[in-house]
Amino acid sequence: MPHSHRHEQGCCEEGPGSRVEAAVLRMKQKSMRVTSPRLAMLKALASAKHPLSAEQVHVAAGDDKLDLVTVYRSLGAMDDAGIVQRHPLERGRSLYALVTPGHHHHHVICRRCGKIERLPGCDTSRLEAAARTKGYGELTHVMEIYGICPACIPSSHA
Amino acid sequence: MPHSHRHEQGCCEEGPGSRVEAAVLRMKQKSMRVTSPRLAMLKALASAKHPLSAEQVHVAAGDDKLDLVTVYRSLGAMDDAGIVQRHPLERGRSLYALVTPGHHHHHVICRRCGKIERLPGCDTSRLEAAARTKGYGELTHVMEIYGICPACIPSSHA
DNA sequence: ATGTCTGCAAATCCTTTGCATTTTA
DNA sequence: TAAAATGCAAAGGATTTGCAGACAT
Repeated sequence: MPHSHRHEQGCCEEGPGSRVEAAVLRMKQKSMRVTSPRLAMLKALASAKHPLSAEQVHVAAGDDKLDLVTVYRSLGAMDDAGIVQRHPLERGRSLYALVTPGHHHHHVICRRCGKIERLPGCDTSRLEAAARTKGYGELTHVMEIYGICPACIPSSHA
Repeated sequence: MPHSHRHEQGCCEEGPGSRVEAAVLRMKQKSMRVTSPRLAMLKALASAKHPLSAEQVHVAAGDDKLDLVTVYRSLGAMDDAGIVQRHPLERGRSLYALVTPGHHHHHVICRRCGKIERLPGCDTSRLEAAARTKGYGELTHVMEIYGICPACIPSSHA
């Protein structure tokens, strides 16, 4: 029963395994059922280096083992439960990422090639505080930064 | 917080009219054509108190005077040109707002009733700086805060 | 004149819904 | 066993595309 604190890739992050376990635990606490399709989805999300689309989760989880509809429904349920975070983006698409409490962060997305990179930190506290002052509750936020990545900049005058 | 404006239209001294003029000017500088459908859209956006959906722009601009497709296409062109800002949000929808240089801000959106309120300021500079350090250029960002508004909180256990 | 927009129709794409069946707790 | 989740088929809804005609500059 591995409960190690090894540093996998990049920053201070727990391994995919424990992230899945943590998610499963939170799902049980919310009396959600842990099924094999969901487990496959969690594993896919846990080993992803950045947010995935429903389609990508479907493929990564084994598109022959679960239906795309199930992916959408489970992702929706997990989003409601705070297990994953949904990142709505341009053109009506959404990306989903496993939530790791205490590891909140955002991303830069290349408008040209779609590359996604993680950015450290988050400066929204002031805005959330303002919203709270207005009487809003259960606050969450979505924020994405768009730009042209280094590799695309040479041809950015398309 | 200085003093509150009862109605935020424009948020400062400038009225809808000058905002439209400014937008038209910028469109001409980018050699975009100023047509009557576009002018109607700009007026609609200029007098809106918060971001509008393509559908709302269509109606506000006079849905019998221009096609919804034209609204989408022009909004897209204006977004590319930086005349309007697109706010992608949940469920594949987007809202659009006229950009007023120097008046950058964000919003709180009620997850339950969809009410939108403006929030002052923006704390993304640190994140954009991080993106710039990674070599990204032409940065823009999208950020929305979601919550349950005061009016909806009583029934927030839906 | 000519490169842009527009309108109309039809297409796409992502996502959601209905319902009978299977599965988890 | 009851509540919840799944699969399959079909629907839904927002946004996009093709193309011929209209328009701004």
